[in-house]
Amino acid sequence: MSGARTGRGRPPCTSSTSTDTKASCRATAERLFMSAAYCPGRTPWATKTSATKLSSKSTAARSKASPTSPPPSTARPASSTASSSPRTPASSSSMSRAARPRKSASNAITAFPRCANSTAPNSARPFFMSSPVRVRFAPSPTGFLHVGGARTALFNWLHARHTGGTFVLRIEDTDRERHNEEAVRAIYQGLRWLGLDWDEGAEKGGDYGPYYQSERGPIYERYLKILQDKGMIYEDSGALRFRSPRETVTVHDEVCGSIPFDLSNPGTHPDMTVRRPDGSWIFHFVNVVDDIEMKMTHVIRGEDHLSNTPKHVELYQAFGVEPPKFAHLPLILNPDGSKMSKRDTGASVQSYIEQGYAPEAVRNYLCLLGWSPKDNREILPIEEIINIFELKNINRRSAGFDLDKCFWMNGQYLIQMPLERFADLSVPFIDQAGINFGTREALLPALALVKEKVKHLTDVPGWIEFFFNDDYAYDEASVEKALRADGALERLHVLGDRLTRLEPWTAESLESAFKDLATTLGIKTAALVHPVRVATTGRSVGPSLYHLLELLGRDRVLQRLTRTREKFTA
RNA sequence: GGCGCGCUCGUCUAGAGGCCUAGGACACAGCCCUCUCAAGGCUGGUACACGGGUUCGAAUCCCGUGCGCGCUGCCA
Repeated sequence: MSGARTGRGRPPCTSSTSTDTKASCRATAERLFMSAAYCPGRTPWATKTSATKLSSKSTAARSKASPTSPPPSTARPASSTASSSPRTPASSSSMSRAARPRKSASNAITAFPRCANSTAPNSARPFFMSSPVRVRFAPSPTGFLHVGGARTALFNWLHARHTGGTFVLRIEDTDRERHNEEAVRAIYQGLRWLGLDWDEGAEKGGDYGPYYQSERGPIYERYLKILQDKGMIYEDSGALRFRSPRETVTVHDEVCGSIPFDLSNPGTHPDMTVRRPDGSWIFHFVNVVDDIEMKMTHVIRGEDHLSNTPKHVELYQAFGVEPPKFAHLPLILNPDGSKMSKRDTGASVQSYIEQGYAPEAVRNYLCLLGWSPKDNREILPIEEIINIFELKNINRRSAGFDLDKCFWMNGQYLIQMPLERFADLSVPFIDQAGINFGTREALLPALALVKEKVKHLTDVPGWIEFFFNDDYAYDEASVEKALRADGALERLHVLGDRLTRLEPWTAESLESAFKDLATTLGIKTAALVHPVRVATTGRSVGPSLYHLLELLGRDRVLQRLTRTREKFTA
């Protein structure tokens, strides 16, 4: 099998010319694309089947074929030679590179062997180098934004931002039936929440619209006609199918390397349907047409599409267009290893919004699913990630979604973010809880005290409520433990007396007062702290007591001590 | 079933033949700090799926096996 995998067995010598080859290729494709009249009998870059095509019964032969099938120049025969000949450092390193899957992948994708025959001038290179990146996120409006989709969008966005390219949002509602305004809004909301702004596309406009597939019917008709005129379409019980050329198609993938797919057997690879009898379109067809029409340079999508990609490549070839670069992302799995789907916890971006996550934390976490800065950093600003993000550093294995770590990261972000940002994120949750905090000026000091304790923004109202509500509830267990202990209420009385005369009213002097009194009474400071905390906040946990008392102010503190003693004395 | 992809602590990952008695992070456990809860600090346990091969040397390259996932639609 290895021998058939051109990316893995690629001899080192080809990589040195691949850039030029690709450049020529790109230039050629551009010209072909411009020329509507171009109608090749056989596309110039189609993988030459005589070299790599295997007989239809070759499935078995292929997997066991390594000793016989590889071309003479691949690494495997070379290694057998090497064992009987002296090795030089040079041959050693070049050989290992040829055999290294991940690294050879990034070299291999730039090689389109058939392009070597094209007549494009070598000067095409600068043209290719300057070709601006265009990527897209193309979700189907299912009613919500899935974290897997969000991660796909994120990686497209990162690639666009890293390269200075264009990020396009296209809605794949293949037909009117599938078009759902509300479902589409959920996608917009999720993307915007994550800060993934798109430069072009739905709700934004651009030169390649419309950006809803449901509105692109005439374009699909036009492309269908092209294939019909070439005799590549036939009718099957009212549906239209694309007649596969039945060749081996090699997919060049930035992440997965070069993978040959033998499509010669109609039994295992039936001709794909492109349009249903009712006139609606099939995903594979419109997806490719749109990517051509919208001039996408990279298709970055979930790995679940990897096996579909050779079909797509067939379409590109049928249209006489060079395929974009592909990058298939590993899937996101549930903790148990199953594929994350709609109903799973944490599957919807909406759930993170509702549970009080900071978008930058979720986005950072998502970046780490399948990509790594490789230097042990984990929490890093998005600007830095944009700076160092490379498709080739995406790994191939699926990643389990670790809600615990996402949770932890959220806490880290909340602690580290500026108070103003924290307030902006918190206010909706505070409002929702019905807490009337008055002015923002009054709110900020309270938030400052609890900020480092908050793990979810949904916790904020509970942490700060007692600041803004004198009629706070008492937690029964805390009362039992702290206030019903022997002498607790007495101590509150004595302390209240002290605090009446305390000057100045600051956290520092409060702390001194508590400690002095504790010494005087011959008790631990904690025997004062706990009852006071419960008395003034109703709870046994909270921010620093002294700071909390300072913020509350003398009058309210004394009122609360009195109120508490009266309530629980009886 | 066929085809494809993958497999390093429970989880996310670092790892490009010697730097690896495998590093970091989350989670977990213990200790420290401490007015509570957190945060923070320190310490600890836990991993190269298995078997062959290549090599002086393999987590790393090759082959096989196993397991997981994906695709195999007139879903996207």
